[in-house]
Amino acid sequence: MSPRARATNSPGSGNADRATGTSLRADAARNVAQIRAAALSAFRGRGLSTPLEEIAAAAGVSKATIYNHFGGRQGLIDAVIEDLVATEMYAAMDKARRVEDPWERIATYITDRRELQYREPAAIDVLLMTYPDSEQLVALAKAATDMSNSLVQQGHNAGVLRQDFTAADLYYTDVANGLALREGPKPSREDYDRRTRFFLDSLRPR
Amino acid sequence: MSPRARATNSPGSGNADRATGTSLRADAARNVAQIRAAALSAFRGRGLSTPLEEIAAAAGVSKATIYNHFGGRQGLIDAVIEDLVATEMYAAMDKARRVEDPWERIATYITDRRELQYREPAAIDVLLMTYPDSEQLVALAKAATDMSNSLVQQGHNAGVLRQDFTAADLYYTDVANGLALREGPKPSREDYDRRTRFFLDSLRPR
DNA sequence: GGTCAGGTTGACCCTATAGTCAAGTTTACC
DNA sequence: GGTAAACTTGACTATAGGGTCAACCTGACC
Repeated sequence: MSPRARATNSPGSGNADRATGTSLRADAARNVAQIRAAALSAFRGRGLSTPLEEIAAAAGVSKATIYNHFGGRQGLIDAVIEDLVATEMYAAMDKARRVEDPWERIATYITDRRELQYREPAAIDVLLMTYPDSEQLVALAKAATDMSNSLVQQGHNAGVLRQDFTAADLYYTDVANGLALREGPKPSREDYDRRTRFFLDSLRPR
Repeated sequence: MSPRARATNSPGSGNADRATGTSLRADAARNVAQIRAAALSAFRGRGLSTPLEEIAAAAGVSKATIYNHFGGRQGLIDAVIEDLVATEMYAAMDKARRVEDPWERIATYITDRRELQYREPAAIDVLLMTYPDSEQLVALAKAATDMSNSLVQQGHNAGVLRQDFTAADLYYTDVANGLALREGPKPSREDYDRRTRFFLDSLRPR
C-alpha cells in the first residue's frame, strides 16, 4: 500500500507525506513538487474546487498519484494553503497589530484583506470554509474571526468606528466582495480601490 | 411531434406553448400549470439552476414533459421569470420613478432592490445573467442597467450623490450582496437592513 | 545486474445532471 | 366506441467529476 497523507500535520508544515516519517523516493519527490506547483497555480486561477484531473494533467502525473500523496482535495489544500493565502493572511494581521492608531489599524487590515482577495480569488474559500475538514483552513478562519472581533471592539472603544457596526457586518462584506470577485467580471484596480474607500468611509461614526 | 416552446414569446406573455397558437389538451394544460408552479417554487428555494428532474418530480410528471412544453431550462425560466422577479423589479423601478426627491429616489430604489434580493435569491441570476439566452432576462437586465445609470446621473446633477460613485459601483455592490445572500448564511432582517443603511450612508457626498 | 518495496497508472466504478426518442397512453371528436 | 392526433414516459445516451485498485514500472540497495 502506498503512503497516504493523513490529517496529522502540525500547523505550518503543510507538506505531503511528512507525517509518515518515511522519506520519498526521488521520482516521487519530484512528482510531489510538481503536483504542489500545479495545485498552487490552479487554485489561484480557478479556486479551490479545480478538478483534480486538471491539476494532475498540469503536473504531468495521473489523478491517482495525487490521491497517493495527498489523499484527495482536502490534503492537497492543506499542503498548499500556506503558500496560497495563509502566509499573507497572517502577515496582514501582524501588520495591522503593529499599527498604533485604532482607526488606521482597522483601515489597514480591511484594505490588506481586500487587496489579498483581489489578487487571490481562492481567499474566498477560506472565508466561506468551503472545505471545513481542512484543519489549517479552520485555524485560519478562526484567527481571522478573532482579529475582526478584536479590531471592532477596539474601534468602538476608541470611538473611531460607528457603534452599530459589528464584526459580523465586516464578515458579510468580505464574503460578498470575495464572491463578487470570483463570480462577476473583475473590476479594474481603480474601481476596486474606490469601492474600498467607499466602504471605509461608511464605517466612521455618524 | 409534440409542440415545442420556442423563444418567440412577446415580452410579458411568459407562457408555454402560447406562440404555437394551438390550444392544449386538457391533460397537457394541467401538466403545464403544475410544472410552472413547481418551477416557481423550486427556483425560489434553490435558484435558477435547480435540476429539472426535481422540478418534474414535484410537478408529478417526467422530465421529458418539461422538455416537451418548455424546451428546456431556458424556456422554463422565460415562462416563470415574470412571476419570479420581473414583476417586482419593474414595480421597484416604477415606484422609484414616482419619487420626487433625487436622493429619496435613489434610496428607495436601492432599498427595494435589496429587499427583493433578500426575499428572492433567484434575483441574483438576473443580475449575473446566468442564462443569457433568455430574452426576458436580458430585457430585464437592460432595464435595470438603464435605471441605475439614470438614477446615478440624476443624483450627481442634484448633488445628493457623491461624485465618484458610478452605476458600475452600484451594480458591483448588488452582485456582491446577491451572491452573499445565496452562498453564505442568511442574515437576520435586522442585520440586513442595518447593512443597507451603511451602504446608503456611504453614498452621500463627502 | 537482480530484487523488491515504493511508486504509478489505465481502466475502472459511482454519482449527478442534461438531453433525446421510440413506444405506449390518453383525450377529443366523429 | 373507434380512431387519430396529442401527449407522456421509461429507458436511453452523453458529459463531468470524485474516488479506487490490480497490475505494472522503477529506483535504491545489495
